[in-house]
Order: sequence, then C-alpha cells, then structure tokens
Amino acid sequence: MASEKHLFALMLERVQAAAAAVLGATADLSRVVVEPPRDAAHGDMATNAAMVLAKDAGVKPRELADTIAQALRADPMIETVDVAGPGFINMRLKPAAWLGELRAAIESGASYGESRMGNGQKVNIEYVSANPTGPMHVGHGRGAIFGDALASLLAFTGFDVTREYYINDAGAQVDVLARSAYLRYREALGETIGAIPDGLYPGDYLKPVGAALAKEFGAKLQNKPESEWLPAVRARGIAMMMDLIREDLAALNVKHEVYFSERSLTAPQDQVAATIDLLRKQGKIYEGRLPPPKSGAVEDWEDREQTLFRSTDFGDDVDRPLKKSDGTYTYFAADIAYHKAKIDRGFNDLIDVWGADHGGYIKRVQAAVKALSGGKAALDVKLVQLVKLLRAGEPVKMSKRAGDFVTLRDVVDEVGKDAVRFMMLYRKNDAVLDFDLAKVIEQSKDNPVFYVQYGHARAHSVFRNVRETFPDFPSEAKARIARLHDAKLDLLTDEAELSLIRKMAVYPRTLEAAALAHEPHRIAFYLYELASEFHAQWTRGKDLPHLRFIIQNNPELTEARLALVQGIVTVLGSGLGLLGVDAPVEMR
RNA sequence: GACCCCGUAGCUCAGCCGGAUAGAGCACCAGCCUUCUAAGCUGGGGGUCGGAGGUUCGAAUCCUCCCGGGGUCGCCA
Repeated sequence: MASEKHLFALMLERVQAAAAAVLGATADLSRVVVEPPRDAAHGDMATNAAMVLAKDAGVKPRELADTIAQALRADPMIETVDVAGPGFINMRLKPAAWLGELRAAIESGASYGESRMGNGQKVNIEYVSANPTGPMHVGHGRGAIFGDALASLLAFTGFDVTREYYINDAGAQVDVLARSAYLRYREALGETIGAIPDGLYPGDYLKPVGAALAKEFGAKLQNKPESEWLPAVRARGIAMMMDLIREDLAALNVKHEVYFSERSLTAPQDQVAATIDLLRKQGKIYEGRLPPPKSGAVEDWEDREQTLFRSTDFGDDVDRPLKKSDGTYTYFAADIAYHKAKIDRGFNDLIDVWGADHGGYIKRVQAAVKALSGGKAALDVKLVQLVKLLRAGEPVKMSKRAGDFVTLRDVVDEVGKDAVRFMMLYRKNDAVLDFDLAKVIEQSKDNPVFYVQYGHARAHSVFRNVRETFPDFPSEAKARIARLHDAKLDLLTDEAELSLIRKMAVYPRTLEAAALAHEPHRIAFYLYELASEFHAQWTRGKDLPHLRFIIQNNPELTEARLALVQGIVTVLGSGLGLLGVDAPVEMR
C-alpha cells in the first residue's frame, strides 16, 4: 500500500497544516520534522516546527509552540499535546492511531514501508567494478553488498534504479592478465614454465584459463609473437574472469542489470575522443603544463605540455591530464566518456561506490559530471573503507606475494552469505570494518546477524506453538494473515506492546531517511533495535504469564497478540530482505 | 606540501540534512530457567563527544585553526 502515508508522514502533514493555519500559507515549512522523541517519556512524536519557524514569524518559539499546539489539539488522532524545552511540541497519539498502523503493516505485508519518495526518478548506481584480472577480495565484497543494498533500498523508496558494473577491460592490467594466462596456456600444453615472473599474476585461478585456451587453440598460439596471440588470449581471459566474478557475486546474491565495458568506449567508435572533442569545443579542455606533484611518488616526472581538463572550473584542485606520454588515454579520460554515457542514457542521479583508496579521485569525476551535464546531473560517490579480516580476534595473515590471500569467495563459503552481508552493512560505509570469521557464525546474542534472524524465527515459533492451544489456527501464512485481519487490536493495552508497535511504525520513516542519506546501514541498526524489543517482550512473558503471546483460555487476546507478532515479522522480514539477508522461519 | 575520510564509555560502534539529562553491544558487577526456544532477559557503575575558538535561542552535529590515525596525489584502475 505505497499510496497510503505512514503515520509519521501523516502527522507531519497535520503539523504543517496547523503551522500554516497559524502563520499563513507563505511560511516555509520544509525544515519542519516529526520524529520520535529521544526520550519516550516526552510522548510518541515530537516536532521542531515552532523552533524552526519562530524566527521568520518574529515570535518567540514557546509562544508559537503554544499556538500550534492549540491547533493540534483539535486533531482526532491526537490524545495530548505538550510544549516543552525550548519549544518542542510533544504529541501523544490515541492508541487507535498506532493500532491502525499495525493493521496497515499486516495488510500491506511485504510492501509495508514502500514509498513513492523517489517519484520514479532514474538513479544509476555503479558498484563492484573490480578489475577482471582475478578473484575478488573482501573489500570488493563490501562495495558489492553496500551497492546492492542501497540499490534495493532506493528501489523500495520509489526510485527507478539501474544497477551497473563497469568492466575495466581496457588498461594495461588486462594485458598482464593475458600474458599470465598465456603462460598457463603453455603450461597446459606441457611446457615447464617454472616460477611465475614478477609482474605477472601468480594465482592458480589462471590454470583453468590456460587449459581452456589449450583446448580451444591447441598449439596454434605457441611460439608466436605476442602481437598474434594477445588480443585473443586477453578476450578469453577477461570473459573467464568475469564469469568467475559473476559467480562470486551470485554467491552473495548480488546482481547487476548492466555490465558496461570500458573497451566499448573506444571500439568500434572512439567515444573518448568524441567526448574530448566536445569538451574542447566548449573550452573545457586545453593544452598546458602542470606543476609537478608534491611528493616523491612520481620519480620520472617530466615537465611537458599535455591535454588537460579544466576541472578546477568545476570544483577540483588541479586540472587533470587526459593523455599519457605514450598518447593513450588516461583512465580518467575514459571515465569522463563513461559518465557521459550514463548521462546520455537519461540519468541525472548518479551514485558510484568505490574503495577508499580512490578518494582522491572524487572531485575530478564530479567536476566532469558537472561539466558534461551543465550542472543538471549530480554524482554522489560512496567510499567503502577497508575490511580487516580477523579470526577470534586475531588478524588473518594475508600475503599477496605468496598468493595465499583470502578471497571473498573463501569467506562466503566459510561463514555464509547472510553473515557476510549483514555484518558488512552493520557499519557505516566510511568506517573501517573488523570482520571476525569466528564471531559472525556464533549462535548467540553477541552476534547481530543471529540476533535479528533469531527474532524473526522466534516470532514464527509463536505461530507454530499457538496451534497446540488453538488447533484451528491456520499454519499457512496467507490464511494466518487473513485470520488476523479481524483481530481485536484494542485488546493490546500493555505499555510494552504499544511501545513495540511504535517501534515497528518507525520503519517506513527509517527507510526514507536511509534512502535520502544513501546509508543502508541504518536499516541494519533499526532491525537490531526492533529485534531487541521483541526479545524483551518475549522474555517478559516468563515472569508475567499474562503477557505471553498465547493465552490459554482467551482466543481473542491471543489473536490480537499474534497480530502484533505478525507486524514484527512483516518488518523484520522486509528489512532483512532489503539487506539481502534471509529471514528464517526457524533456526537450525 | 595539498586534498579526502576518521577521532564519541576500558573495547567495537550508533547518534536520523543543529535541538530537550549523549545511546547500544562487548567487557565488568548484581539478578532471572517447573513448559510460549536462557540461542534469551532485567538492573548497575562507566564519557571534558581529540583540543581551542566561532556561528546560533540551542553544537557530538555547521565554520576556522591545531593535534592524532588512515588514504590519495600525471603516464595503476
């Protein structure tokens, strides 16, 4: 029921209406928010309306608050209105309002929390984009999961989302891949290749590539100059590496709709050249010199005139080169053409997910997007910080030279998709993440993955158990929900039960805020809190049997409480779904 | 040297486009198992929000400077 407004959105409208009635229709109400107060003792909902509007109105916040509060008191959904602190308006809704929201959640089911906030706006989100030169590591996995969850969240909140993978199949690295694969090809034909030379990829994962090449070409490529075999070997190598990457992503349930090849930007048509020409005509490109970098990082710096993009005109720190000394394009030049292609496909809302080591690259690409779109398109770059792999608190040793680094697939195979996905989302994207292989599979409350999944499973165990007392209660989900449709929700009067409903009702608002901020981790934290309140209510029934969900001789109360449980199940299931984590019906 | 990210309880981290006495988990202390899964719950102690200024009725949040950790800085992608 995406068309109906959730309770917080509804109350925001009413508060804004009340404010407009007091201040007139011209008042700017955009900064007014309605949110759950920090302290539940203050009420169910609080608004800052009086405080943000007081200045323009030329009134004291408290006075304005009193006036708006008076207008709100007429609202039939509101029980009490108080003014507190510097001018907060605290509201307590009638229980019926919350119970109505619970009913809406149950009846909306999987679509509860869906919104039209995005208005169908096209969003392109590019993530993973790992080089097709070998298996992915856990850092790639974090970007993959982050991008995937963000895409799901944006789609759920009303954006028209395209998930995209940029294949870096054009640079020097894929030539290295080709040479490495060629070596394995010779090996597959029976040659002794000895140690893999420095500068080539040593991993065993190229052996199947060599074998496949030997099968396809026989000895035809053997003892031939590089120019004769490299393009074909490179193409086979890239294809097989992409297959490998796609499989690894599939194991994490990460999918993309568009795989965009960097190579396709230069052949058959050279779109990079075309883009440079276009920008040059617009005066955004010139031939000039750059000051040398202020670090020792560039040893063979040579001062020369080169083709430069005027990125400083669009917010960057220095102008950026588009061609290397050998005349080929820089990665940046291709990236400009790539982002132009996105804009040309109708995207004005671009999101790129990169590793933190690419942070220094943000301004120039944003500058390019600005220049290409005349300021119409915006690029938000989300950096994912590195992942530190631990096992029971001890760092997992990884030596890339020895080739024994732990791949993403190793981790997924060891702890499972759900643990990887949840833990990677249980942290802000720009914070370094400790990933403990031992902890994430622990079946205890110390493991947030388990804790939230267990909450969902525990709720379902209530549905199973109730049939021992009331055998006619349906076991199948659809029939259960239909049965709960007529539950007498006003029997839910316990304060903790109502508090649980209020927590549940924050879900749609949490999703909208997370979507606007491009921060899917907020969903994970919210789910943890909701699960926690549910576990608490469960345990309360131990000491206080009258608070149990199943009450022996009271089918009506039992039904009402099962409706509450159904609401929790709905939200936990929905939120886990957005994160791409399974919501199990029982823990095994 | 410049730019970017981070700095919140002993530890790991939240803090919702500035808001009401700064939160959670772990760890520590004290409790709760004759059946809705103790795979859990309840209570307690513990913080100059890195530092100093500034803007504001109000700053962990915005601005400036400084300190500490990480990253990046034309021909890697």
